[in-house]
Amino acid sequence: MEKPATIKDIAKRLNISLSTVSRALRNASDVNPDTKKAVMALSEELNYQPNKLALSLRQKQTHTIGVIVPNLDYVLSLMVRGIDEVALEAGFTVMVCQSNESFGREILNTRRLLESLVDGFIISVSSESKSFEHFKKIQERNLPVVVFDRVTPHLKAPSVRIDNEEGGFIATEHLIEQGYKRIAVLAGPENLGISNSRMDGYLNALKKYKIKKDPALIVHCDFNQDYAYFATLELLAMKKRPDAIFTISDRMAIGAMLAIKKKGLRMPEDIGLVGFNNEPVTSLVTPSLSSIEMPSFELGKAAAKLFIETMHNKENMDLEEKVLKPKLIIRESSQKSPIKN
Amino acid sequence: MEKPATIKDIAKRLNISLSTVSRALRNASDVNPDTKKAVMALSEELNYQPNKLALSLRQKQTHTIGVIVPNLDYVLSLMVRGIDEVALEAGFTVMVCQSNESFGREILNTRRLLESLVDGFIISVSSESKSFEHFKKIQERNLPVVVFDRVTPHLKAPSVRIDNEEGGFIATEHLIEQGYKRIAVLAGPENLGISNSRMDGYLNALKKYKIKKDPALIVHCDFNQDYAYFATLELLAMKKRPDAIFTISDRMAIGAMLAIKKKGLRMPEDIGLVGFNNEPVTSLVTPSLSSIEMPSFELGKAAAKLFIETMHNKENMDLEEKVLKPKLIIRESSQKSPIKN
DNA sequence: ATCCTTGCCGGTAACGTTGTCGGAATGGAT
DNA sequence: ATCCATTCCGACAACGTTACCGGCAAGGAT
Repeated sequence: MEKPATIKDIAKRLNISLSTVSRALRNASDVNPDTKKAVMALSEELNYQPNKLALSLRQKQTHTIGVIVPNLDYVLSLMVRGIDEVALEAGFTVMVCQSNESFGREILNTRRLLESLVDGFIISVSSESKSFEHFKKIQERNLPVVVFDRVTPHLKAPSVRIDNEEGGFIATEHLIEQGYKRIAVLAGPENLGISNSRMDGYLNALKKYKIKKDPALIVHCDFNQDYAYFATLELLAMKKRPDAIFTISDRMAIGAMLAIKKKGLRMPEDIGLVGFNNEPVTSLVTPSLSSIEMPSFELGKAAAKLFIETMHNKENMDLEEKVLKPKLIIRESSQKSPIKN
Repeated sequence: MEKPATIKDIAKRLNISLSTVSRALRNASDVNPDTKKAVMALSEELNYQPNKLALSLRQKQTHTIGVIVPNLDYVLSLMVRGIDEVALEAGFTVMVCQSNESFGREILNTRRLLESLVDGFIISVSSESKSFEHFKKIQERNLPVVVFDRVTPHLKAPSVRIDNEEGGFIATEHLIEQGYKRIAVLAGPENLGISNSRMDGYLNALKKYKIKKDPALIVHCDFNQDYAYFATLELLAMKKRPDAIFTISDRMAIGAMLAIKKKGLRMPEDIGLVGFNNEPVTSLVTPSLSSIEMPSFELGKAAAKLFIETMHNKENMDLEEKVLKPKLIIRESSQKSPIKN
């Protein structure tokens, strides 16, 4: 009952060779049905489990995917669950590492996963990362890499993300339709792709409705509630203060909301507010927060599927780029007029 | 540049034997300083990384810890980060699996991790689990197991948790001190240990202040916002309705809060409310939610440390039981009178 | 009878590493 | 000159598995 049974044990007890047992346990071609049955029965009895280590060593595949995420907040942990789901189904195990938004940590994670001999990577990059050499090292080893959610043009790899530009656009358009005139945007770190895309969407919406862009209304700040709080206070202290704010994350929207309340302003009457991610908290705050919903779980699943495809095709696969659509969820914080239609 | 370098490559290029290279790379006793230097230099140049698979196979240790958690909500993902921190430091890799509060999934996770030949487990049990045979199988294989946060007396293993009874006690005592008279408790599933402990704390507080226990005020419901919402509606529909509610999680408190608002009651004037976990959302809702804070990150670290100790001692270690203290955070939802002292 | 196919099986090497053992060379002590 | 200890090194087996190759017997076709 102590040590797990091996092929050798089975062979010995059945007085046949290792090779035969090995064959019997797998494809079973080239092996007498009777011996096969005997092997199966005994392996059942001994509760035989093939040793993954030996297997991996032999066939140079660990059936493990390394997943690197900047954190495990609501959205990302949903995505990871999606990845997990599909990976498990396909016979893969996933190893999840958090970079904590730290560049150094991301490098370390990469190295560790590489040492663990994962078969490939599914990555969402940290907001702090400006260099991507550590990821290129992965590709030099010829391992498949898929990036998701936080993609970057500096890393040539198939990717899955949502249409951030579209998200920024519909959020802003919604605010314009509600009659807001001076719309500010609270963006994230300057080098973060998703932040810039969402901002591009914001700019596109302004352009479409012929509203002049005002640089003073575009604020970069850290992906963080407190920073957003102070940034909003500054916005509201302007001579011609904005009458609406689009933030590129719900967390930042919450910070903004606190600042707005602090100033004694009302939402949606004085200020309109739209966040991004549609985290559960959006419906818990007062007023409830309009936000952009994204199909996080699906996105995770898509990333894992793409990974598995990439893995099989390997060479001749053009860098596929899968884009999912976001959706506007209107709540109290931005709904000035009653819902039309 | 393609395949990673092996000991064999080094040996060949240096015209020495595998064994010598192996020794040179490690303890270095029994090897000429010169050859050692040469080996080191070449291994540096070839960027040699020992193959973990071969190593694990050889010495029957994967340096991997299997972590099973019911989910990755705010509290648990903090704990996992704590585990990660300590494990990494000690040279372990962690594999995190979510059971999604499902018994079947938990069994599957266990099996998969066992197949992956992890060196041991750090577990927080799913709320659905009533049988623990799958975990006992781990122990039969003589692998160390540590349970954390959600512990259960049915599993004999070293554990780390917070003092849930104390948490329930201080929450209830606080409500009593604020002058609330009919205090209800929204508990979780009946078989969930942490829920029952918190409820025991509640009962102890009643006893201390000579308040008679009223079974009608003790409600079990699922660990879930919606259930809590409906359960609260029922409580509030009673002839002699409670004037305070202690819920054993913040999520349930949010559900209760929505129900209280729905009924047009005010907090803290009409109803006092205290949650548990001190999630960030507590300070975002209106009114802000009093809650019991626990040292999640520290708890994770303690669990990993305990695991490593257990691993080394193995046999003669009495089942250590580490208990951390929770802390009451008072916010608007329960603060009737101004803060005393 | 001879030959060739087919069905079944075993031996061996290999994946990359470490541990054990034995042995060659050196040098100092007798 | 002989002996023994020391220093350094290589051969070999092993961890558990699979891939490749070759072989033996049975049986059908010639």
